[in-house]
Amino acid sequence: MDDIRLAKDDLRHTNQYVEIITNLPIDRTFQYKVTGKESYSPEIGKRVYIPFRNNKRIGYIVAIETAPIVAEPKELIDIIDTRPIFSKDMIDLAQWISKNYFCSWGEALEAMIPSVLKRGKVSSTSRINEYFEKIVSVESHVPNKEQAKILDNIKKCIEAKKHEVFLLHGITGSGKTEIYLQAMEKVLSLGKTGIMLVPEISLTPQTVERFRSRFGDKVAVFHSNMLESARFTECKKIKDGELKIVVGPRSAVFSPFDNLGICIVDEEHEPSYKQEDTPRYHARDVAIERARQANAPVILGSATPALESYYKARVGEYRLAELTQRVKEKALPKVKLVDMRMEFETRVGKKVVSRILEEALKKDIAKKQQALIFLNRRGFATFVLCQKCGYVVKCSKCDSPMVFHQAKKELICHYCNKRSEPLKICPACASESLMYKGTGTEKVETELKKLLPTAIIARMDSDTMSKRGAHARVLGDFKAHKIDIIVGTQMIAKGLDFPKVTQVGVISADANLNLPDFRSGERTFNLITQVAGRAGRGDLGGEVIVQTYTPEHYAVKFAAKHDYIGFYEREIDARRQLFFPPFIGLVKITLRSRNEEKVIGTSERLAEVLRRKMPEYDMLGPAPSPMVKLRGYYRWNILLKIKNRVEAVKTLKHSIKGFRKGSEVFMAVDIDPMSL
DNA sequence: AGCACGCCGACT
DNA sequence: GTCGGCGTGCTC
Repeated sequence: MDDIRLAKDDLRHTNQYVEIITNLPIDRTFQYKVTGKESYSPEIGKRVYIPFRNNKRIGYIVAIETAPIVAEPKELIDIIDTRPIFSKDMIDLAQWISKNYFCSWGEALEAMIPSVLKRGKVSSTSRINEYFEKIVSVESHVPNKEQAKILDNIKKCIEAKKHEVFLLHGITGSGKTEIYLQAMEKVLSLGKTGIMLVPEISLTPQTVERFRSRFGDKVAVFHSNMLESARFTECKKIKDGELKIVVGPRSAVFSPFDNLGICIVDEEHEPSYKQEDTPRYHARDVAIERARQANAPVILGSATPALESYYKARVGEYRLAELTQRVKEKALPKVKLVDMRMEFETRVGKKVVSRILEEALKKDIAKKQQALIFLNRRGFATFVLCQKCGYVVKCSKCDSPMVFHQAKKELICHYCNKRSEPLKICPACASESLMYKGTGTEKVETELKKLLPTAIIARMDSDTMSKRGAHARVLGDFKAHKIDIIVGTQMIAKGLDFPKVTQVGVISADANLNLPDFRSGERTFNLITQVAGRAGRGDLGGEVIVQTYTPEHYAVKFAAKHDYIGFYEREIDARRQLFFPPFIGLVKITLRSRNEEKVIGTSERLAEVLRRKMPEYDMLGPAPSPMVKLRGYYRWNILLKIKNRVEAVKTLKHSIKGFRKGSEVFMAVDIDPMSL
């Protein structure tokens, strides 16, 4: 009996060993023995089932060996895939991510695939293209001189398989998309593939539409809310070579293309490229690394490049490509600043809309033209204040004021969505002196309807746009001029292109300016620039009125002059002086717990460990996070200033390994955080 | 991440 | 005397 067993074991002896990584937060591989009786042959990039501790779990083959490294490697349970689901390049890319961000190799690898594959689903053969209507390809435009020169350089890189990062800086309407399209055409003509990242599909419908009409069914468009199954099918088509181009949000950077010819990152400054949970990668930086591996060029496009990107272009790390002319030679809209401090001094009764903006809108409506009014806050009154004792009604779970929503007649927390009845009596001093203060889009809408009784006014914010199709319907009505004015938040700031919009108003330009964040100036500049870009897109010209309490702030002033370079020079000086990016790198460590003492204690213990183990790094904090309480969790931050990201991640992983946070405290480490 | 091992405090 | 807290180390 024993002899027969042995003989059988001998027969299936293969002398093959595989290195497996798992999604555990450990950066090392485990070796297993291949028995030969698995369903499929071992290959790098295939999934396997492994015995681990006393459990079965999924792992990924990253290397194959002919000799054991450990004394008695366990045997594989099975190999799941007929064909690898990861190429060697993708495995290397995952390793790059794990070395540059605070995550393990396996966590990075799993970020690249649909979640069904993480659960062991077996890939089936792909179905016929059923998601995309066939569209007639549209001829490309003849580029102007500026565009032609830039395109020529990009095409040379594509042909020569030369990796280079082009920072394409051009105002709205300067023809960035045409450059993307023609670079992509070049890639296709060489039989290669391309990835184009966009911040959010719904915010860039025009760009996406141009890709669809130019490339028809060769292009797949990924949505962030796309069904998992659809995304899964698209990934198969990419692997089968049916699809050559993917347009999508940050996760599209992991499209499993071989033979990658280009990566394009549109609106490269957008913070949505940063993933806000593990692995906290920046899709722009991953795109650059991916292209570097593939010897392909990258185009980073923006009207307001991230300061970090423009700096890299200035010092020669990237190649600067400036588009200075608007294709249809339209002048940029004139921007008028309204000092709201003066407005209040010279006007009886506080109004949200200044007299200048009011007059401008009246004229606009009289001329049968359209307007967009922007305010980055939802609701009616943004806080409830007791005039007697100064109490502000706050969310019980968050460190944020409750916002009064008139349509729903509720107080709502904008951070955790907690709702409560509007109050009449102050919870602190029991007086009836509660005042509903501050301005949201609802209040602007109400006031405008009073000021302009004949105008048809719609509001676009996440409160009115929650129903499916609401977005498209309002924009459709606006296009058909069934609506005169749209009041809205962020969602009207980007991408909209309506030729009859001649007036744009910004209710409060400085909402973000006082945030305790070194990027608040940059964000304000970007926002004003973007919103201003919605005006004067047709032949009727355009004007922008920006209401502000700080007209002297350089972010506001340079935005009003459409002067990116001026803003850049000023801002980069400040960053240099304060030692902030791009002059150093940042790491943000956030600890959170339902127990306030425990977070503080743990933060201090961690800070102590880090000071001891990483004495060469500058540390800020531990300090309470700007939003010290969120969804019932107390949050404290430690900020590290670093010089070399890879080195810092390495020492940080090492230093934190021995640190126990304690049961009720959670920790998140964010490399290059987008906000503090 | 989980899970086991191990070493000191307050309890039937 | 034991039950159980969480510090430490390991997983092929």
